[in-house]
Amino acid sequence: MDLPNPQQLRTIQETVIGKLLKGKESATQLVALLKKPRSSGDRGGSVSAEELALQISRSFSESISAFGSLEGNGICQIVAADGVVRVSSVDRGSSKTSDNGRKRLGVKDRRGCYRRRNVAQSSIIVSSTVEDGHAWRKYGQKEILNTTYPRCYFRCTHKHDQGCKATKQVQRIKEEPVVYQTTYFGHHTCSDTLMRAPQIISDTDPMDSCLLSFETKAPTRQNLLLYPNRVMTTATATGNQEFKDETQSDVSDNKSCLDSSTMLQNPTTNSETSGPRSSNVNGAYHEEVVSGMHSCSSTPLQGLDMEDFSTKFDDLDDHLLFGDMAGLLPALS
DNA sequence: TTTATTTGACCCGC
DNA sequence: GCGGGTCAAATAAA
Repeated sequence: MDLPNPQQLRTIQETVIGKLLKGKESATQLVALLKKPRSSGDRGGSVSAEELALQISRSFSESISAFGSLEGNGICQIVAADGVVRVSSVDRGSSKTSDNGRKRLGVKDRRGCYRRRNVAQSSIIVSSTVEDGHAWRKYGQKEILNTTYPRCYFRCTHKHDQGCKATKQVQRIKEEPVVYQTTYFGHHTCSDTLMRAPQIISDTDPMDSCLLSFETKAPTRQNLLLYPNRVMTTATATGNQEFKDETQSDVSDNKSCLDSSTMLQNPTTNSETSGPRSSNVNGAYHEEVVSGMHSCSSTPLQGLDMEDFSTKFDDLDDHLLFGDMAGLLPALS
């Protein structure tokens, strides 16, 4: 497999960053545009919303195309599914089978029974928040060797009622600024509709087809906090299945166990109860909007059939929100 | 009363 | 044997 040389990687990186920044800028303009009251009669200014949305879409397309060159070199795989763009590095490690023939113990005696996860099937997100819009239940916390903070273990709230096998581990890795590393395992198989992103789409706006999603979660006691920008995303890959039976995953989050004071730095409002979100603190709103752009996976992009990606790599569980991409790039090179 | 979190115990993989 | 992931009883919160 031919790998790009450092210079090529750097070129790709610069290209993607440029595209993403352009897209982000367009998104910011679009947000400002959409905030203007319709009655003002001037929602467009010098640039129309449609044009801005097309620019954003184009940025996505070109960025993904650039990533696609990495994919072609086996460095990563790109998936757009469920409204989320996922970038996965490819696990080049060898797969191995595991012993499944262990005796089944009684429920009472099965505590601690597990098969060690293959990190290569996880999705790691380093973020200033642990929120992701899904409902999680904490089931454990443990001090980990050579780490300052304990690792918290979460499973999907719907594990029992819907058999959802998504889990995640959250570990605080940095004091100031507070940074959490969230590792996701398995896909959400639950119909967690309340957690899904309500999409704020104008019923008359011609950009409906672009599916711009400005909110990524519904209100729950645990999900009243905003996604701040995720500072970096790395992702690992697929290939060998070594879980008990988890095969799918989704990006999600939960705030419990971790520093609640940190979480409260990013209060949010609920779009379902308060309508379109007003400008948020620290520009986080813009970041979220950019992240929310993931829904354009439903829009045919230039040279890329996102549905094909989704189908082809449906077992991948590595997610990358748009806002994370710039942070990811240095890690790729 | 119900639901979520905490925490020690348990067991497996390395 | 150690470290890490999960279970489940106890406890807290809603």
